[in-house]
Amino acid sequence: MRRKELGPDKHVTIKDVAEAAGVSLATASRVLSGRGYASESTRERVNNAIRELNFRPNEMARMLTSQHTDSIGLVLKNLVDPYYGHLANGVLDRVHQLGYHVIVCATDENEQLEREHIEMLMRQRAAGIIAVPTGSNQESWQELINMGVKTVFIDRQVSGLGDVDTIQVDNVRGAHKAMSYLISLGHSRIGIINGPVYSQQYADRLKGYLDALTEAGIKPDQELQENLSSKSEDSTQAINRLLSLPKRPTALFMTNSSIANSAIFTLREYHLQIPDDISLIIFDDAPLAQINNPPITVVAQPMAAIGHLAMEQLDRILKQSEQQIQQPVQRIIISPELIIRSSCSSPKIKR
Amino acid sequence: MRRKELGPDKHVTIKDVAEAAGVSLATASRVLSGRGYASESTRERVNNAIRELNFRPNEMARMLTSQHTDSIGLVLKNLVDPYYGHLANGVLDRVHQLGYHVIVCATDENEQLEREHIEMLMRQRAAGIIAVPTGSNQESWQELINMGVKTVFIDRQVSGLGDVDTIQVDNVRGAHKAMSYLISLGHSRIGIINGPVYSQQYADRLKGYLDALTEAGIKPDQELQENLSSKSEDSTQAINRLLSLPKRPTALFMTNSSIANSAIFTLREYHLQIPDDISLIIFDDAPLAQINNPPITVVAQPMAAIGHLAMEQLDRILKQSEQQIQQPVQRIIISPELIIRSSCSSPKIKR
DNA sequence: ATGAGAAATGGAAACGCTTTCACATTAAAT
DNA sequence: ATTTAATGTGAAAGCGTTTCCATTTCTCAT
Repeated sequence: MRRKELGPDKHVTIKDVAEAAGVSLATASRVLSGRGYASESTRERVNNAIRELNFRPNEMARMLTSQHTDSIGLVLKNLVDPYYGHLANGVLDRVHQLGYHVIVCATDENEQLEREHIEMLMRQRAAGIIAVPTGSNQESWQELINMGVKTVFIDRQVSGLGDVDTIQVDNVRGAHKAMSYLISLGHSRIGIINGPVYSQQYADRLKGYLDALTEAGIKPDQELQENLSSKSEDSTQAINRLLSLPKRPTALFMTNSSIANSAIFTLREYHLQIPDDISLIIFDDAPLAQINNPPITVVAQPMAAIGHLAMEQLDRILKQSEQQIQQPVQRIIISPELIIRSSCSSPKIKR
Repeated sequence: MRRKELGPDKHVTIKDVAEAAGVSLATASRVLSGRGYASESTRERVNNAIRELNFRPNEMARMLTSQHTDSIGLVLKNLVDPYYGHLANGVLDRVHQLGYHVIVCATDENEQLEREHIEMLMRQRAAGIIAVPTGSNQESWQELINMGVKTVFIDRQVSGLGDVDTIQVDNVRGAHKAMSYLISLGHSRIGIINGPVYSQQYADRLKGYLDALTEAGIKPDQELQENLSSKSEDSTQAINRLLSLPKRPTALFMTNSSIANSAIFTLREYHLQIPDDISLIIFDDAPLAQINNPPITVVAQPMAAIGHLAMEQLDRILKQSEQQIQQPVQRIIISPELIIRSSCSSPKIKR
């Protein structure tokens, strides 16, 4: 009387298969997994039974004995932002090819939420996790790692955590590429509207900006630099200041897409022609950049590729730990790519 | 000697907890789950043990006994398309609130892939699935449902499958809204560039177009209608035809965002002013529509809300089946919303 | 006191699978 | 023909929980 009366027929188990094939449980399991001896004839009988009974092994039971799952946790801010969309998609591609499956968690950059997700993934005994961490919850992450959950971070790190495999975009290099391009076009008064520099990311992009200028023998002008003071600050004001400068910059470097967004809208009010009156370049390939008229030159972070890399790396770690090999932690740094469109030209001769 | 030498210390089990607390396994389990008797003092001792040992129940083991998981499968095309991004995000919101977790699968509209994912979800014994099905794999879906996996489809159905709960957008109504708006502005020569009508979706949008016209006493003009013949067909040609008509339409209704995309680009070549020379309206709120200059009026499908609804519905079904209640299958139809921006105006007096 | 029912606890079976171990068979090698 | 090794098979012991059942210990009315 323990059988739930409701619902479709009780699931078919390997025991049913074994009975149907007239072999023992052990034998059925052997042909199912392909490991161990089994004569051709048995193999066939069992496989027939499997097919006829429509048997699907219960992964839960399987994991319980084998003590490892095929679950990968993917923790990121959300899925709406195409930045994360591409990342997630990249991960998904590989996940499937490599035989895992993903549990996706959106944190919305909320620490509490992130903690709950980490907790859940621990209970699910996820084999590994790929995350764009919020930066806090150091304790939870540490526990997770102690539990043996292999982890790969993307783009960000969690301080005080001991080394963790990480895949990062080279922000300095990316900003440098953008700037070199602008400089090669003849620009020297290049404005930058940057995110908050307390974030490593933006500090790096600023560094790239400064380095490129200096290397080209141009003295960076403090007047042309705007660093927002928080992630949520509206950049309109900053843009207005730059555009109202007596000697307006001939080019503008916007270090993220939300800045670019307000910039574009603000620019329209000034009725400036792009690229004739001002050249534009964005760090990050937002939809905006492709759609805008004219399309905007960007430094693109290859998010899908990063997703691929992350999953491949995770897989490697997982395989290794299975064989008791302990590889040193890696930090993979990949370089963003300059996509030249139509928003930059040589600066017009000063009137 | 069975203990894996590698890796972090073996997981702590409820048995360890019980020992530490000096109680039996059964008792520990009781306080863990909060079900059944347990004196205040034991409760406390066990909880202390749990905390000190950093115990996390193994959900796999738990599911094995309880015979049900908290896994929800989410099957959709990809995560890059913001349409699906919003949907997924909506689902994720509720999933977390309701205490489940999601396994996300991207099909890329590939039947083979879809089948593999369904297979995987069966083995994982997913409690339920939310899917935007490709439309094929009827057999796999049927099996899934037979296994007792509760399913909610979004936007599409799978033919020959017996009723399945579905959440749909009212495409007729949406198209009708767009058209009514245009008509109210005074348009009567309204062109439509539509997806392939073998897809119910587009058949419905066409119907909305036709209905609205007829109701307004305007005789639909075959000349103004373009229905692509496949999902991948480029719409540039269709647009060119419409724009080169001797009597050019005063407004254009584009029934999906990829059509809108090519349309916008093509339109630029004609140097037409929007909305002065031609009014534009799109079915679907693509990034393009918001960013374009001027921003484009659209009929928006509330994908996040749909995600919410889908998950709530699934939860309801799950809860019900737990209590042996069998509710009839529902088909929830929700109406898209007209978002008025700046791409439509009254038609200019004919010259 | 005493017996009845409630409260607290532990033993053990069950969930579906894998894997070790031992035994039986068969084939190969002397 | 006999030893040796390679094959094929089944019994049984887990894996970490929950839950049923039985037992013991309290609480109170009587």
